Parts: sequence; C-alpha cells; structure tokens
Amino acid sequence: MSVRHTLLGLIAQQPRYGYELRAAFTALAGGRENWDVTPAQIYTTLNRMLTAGLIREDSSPVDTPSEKRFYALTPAGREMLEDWFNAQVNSAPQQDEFHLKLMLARSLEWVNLPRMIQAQRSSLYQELHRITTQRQLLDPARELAHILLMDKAIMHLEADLRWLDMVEARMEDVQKQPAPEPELRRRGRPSKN
Amino acid sequence: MSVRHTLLGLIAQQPRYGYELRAAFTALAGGRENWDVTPAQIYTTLNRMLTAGLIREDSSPVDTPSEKRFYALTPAGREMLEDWFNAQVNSAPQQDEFHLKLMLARSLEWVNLPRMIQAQRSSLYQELHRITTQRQLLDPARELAHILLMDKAIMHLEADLRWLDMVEARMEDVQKQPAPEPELRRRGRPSKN
DNA sequence: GGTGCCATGTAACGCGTTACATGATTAT
DNA sequence: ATAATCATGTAACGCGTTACATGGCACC
Repeated sequence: MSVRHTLLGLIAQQPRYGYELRAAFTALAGGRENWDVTPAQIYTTLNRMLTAGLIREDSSPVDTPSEKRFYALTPAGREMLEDWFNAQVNSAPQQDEFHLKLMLARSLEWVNLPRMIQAQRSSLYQELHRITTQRQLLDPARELAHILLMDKAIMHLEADLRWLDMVEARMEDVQKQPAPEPELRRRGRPSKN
Repeated sequence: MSVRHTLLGLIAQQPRYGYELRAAFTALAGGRENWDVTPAQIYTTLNRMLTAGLIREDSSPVDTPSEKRFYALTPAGREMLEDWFNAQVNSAPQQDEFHLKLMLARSLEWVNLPRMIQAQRSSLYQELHRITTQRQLLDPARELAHILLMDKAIMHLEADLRWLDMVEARMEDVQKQPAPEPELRRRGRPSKN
C-alpha cells in the first residue's frame, strides 16, 4: 500500500539503494518494533517498481565501487508520487478484531465475557504505559517524528479505553440482545422453516 | 486475519453455509460499506479451513435439497477458536499512511504542507459527520453492535482531529527539523564522504 | 579470528482483491 | 419476462511474511 509510495518519496529526495531505503523507511515509520519492513519486501518491491517503470537503476556515485544498486525516479514514478500527495488518505474501515470477538462471545456460552473485557483493558493499559514511558525518553528536538507518532498511538489507546468502559456499561443490554442474524429468503424446497 | 476466526465462531453457533456466513459476518463487522468480505474470499477461506481440518462438511439439514454446503467445526477448529478467545488482541502497530506523507512532505519542496494538512482535516471532518449522522438512524434496541462500532470510529476520528491540531501547532518545529536520516557506516572504497 | 553489521537477493506460502463464470429461485 | 437475490465457485494477480542463502567489510 503505502510502502511503494514512501519508497518513491525517499528516492525522490536523492537516488538510494535498498539497504539504505530500509533504514530510512524504518526511521520515518516509527522504528522496527512498530513497522518492520523486511529486506525481502524491500527488494521485491523495488523490483516490482522497476518492472512497472516507476524507478530506474541509477549509475552509482563515483565513490561507490559496486554492490550497492542505486535507484532514481522515472517521470512515471514522479507522477505517481505527486498523485499520492494530491489524494487524501481514505480513512481505513473499522476492521476491529476485538469487536468481532466481543460480538461472537455473547452468543457462545462457554466464553467468559467480563473476563475477556478485563483482559483487553489491562492489555491496553500495559501498552499505554509502555508507549508513554518510551515517549519520555525521546528528544523532542531530534526525534519529533517519532514523538508525533507515539502521541497519536497514545490518543488512540485512550480512546480505546474509554470505548471499553462504554461497552462494559452497556454489557447487560449487549447480552440481552440477540446476535444480529440477517434473514435470507429461503430457497430450494423448504420444510418446517 | 480475523476472518478465519470469525467464521469459526459463526460456525460454532450452528452449522452454516458460505452465503449465510458472508451475511452473518457482514452483520457483525458493521455492514458492507465498512468491511466487505467478497464471495471469493469466503469460499476460498472455507476451502482452506477444510483442508486444514478446522471444519468438516456437514450433512445438510433434512429440509434443504442440496446446493447449500453446510460446514461444522471439527475438534481442531473448536480448539483454535478457544485459543483465539483466550489470546488478547495484540494492538496493531501504528502503520499510519498520513504520518508517512507528512514526514516525507517536509523534505520535498514542491509539496504544499499546510494545504495537505487542511485537506486531511476536512476529510476527517466529513467522515466524522457522515458516521455521526448515520449513527443517529440506528435503533439502539436492535443494532447495538453496529452502534458500538460507530462510537469507536467516532472516538478515533476525534482523536485524529486533535492530533492534527497538535501537529499543526508544531509545524514550524517540524519544518525546521531535518528529516531523520539514519547513519550507516560506509563500506567499499569511500571517497569524499 | 570471530561477531556484527552492510548488502542483496530467491522460494514458498498465506491472505486478500478483481474479474470472470454459472445457474437456480423469487418477486414484480 | 426480467430483475434481484440466492448460491457457489475459479483464475490471476498483488502484497506481505518466513525461511533460506550468500558474501564483504569493520571492529575488537
């Protein structure tokens, strides 16, 4: 998705090679713990971009003997990059794994719903604590990018916690309510149904 | 990733067939606009689960002539489902496309940064308005699941907007700061560098 | 001389998407 | 009749992950 575009952006700054791109990407994206782009992905993606005509192999700067393979933008690549900047980010659909678990859990008797919610809550708290702590260690003057990313993560975690409180408050309603079963028109030869 | 598990959960409630599973999944996951699981994905996933021994083809209930292919859980499937419920949801890494755009934009002169932020803000506002409006139309007595999901989306959008304000407030700092370039030890035969 | 980082890949697999394809039944 | 919905798939492709594979250079 955005890996391609980010690589384009990094190459637009200056011709670059794979290993360097991985490091630069990781630096932008919040560290290896947050978003690990593996060498395999970097090199296969670069080859696909090469095939697609978005980048071309650039003659290495004079000082580098070989082995490093530098890439530069082609006009097509530059155009795709501009298109990316001009498009707004379409907000990702709310594909929430925990919500699915929650909705399923209320119809399966053997799942301990309150326990599940509590587990999720403590997991969120842990994560919040971890990030907040780590954030303190960053230097605002040098690692602003990373800080901004963590601030966003913190805000989202806080939202998740408030949401969990809300869910718990409505738990009784949730359990009373039947799971939403969409009704389909029956086909074939129906009997008792 | 959670599609498999959700299908397992739905099949655990009662034996089901593909088309029905798609409808049930969509109902749980917040409607087709939010999470569209295509027939292709349903049927290929069911086949994979079949191959993996998580489900088995169940003899159709007496009333259905044929064509519908019902599936039921195997012990292995049941076990995987229980494991899923016992594991806590590992919070997805903050893979933020807009953040990447932002970080790249400050080092590319031809990108209008303030304009980009404003575009993103209005996009978020639109989405917030859309969801809030749609939320009002839902019946709290019957569509609680969907409402909860939208409440979460709303909270996240509000967080995103507050975050954008924060970013904008620090814009000058952001631009003043050089893009974080990780330094690699040079190799080969270095010249001027 | 070994550990660790620099540097580049290939192969197999899993999941998801798009496009294509088919046919039965139900409501108008 | 015909449109919509029910019902099930296949094929090709894109992206990402894991595992495997290789080799050079620098530092201690």
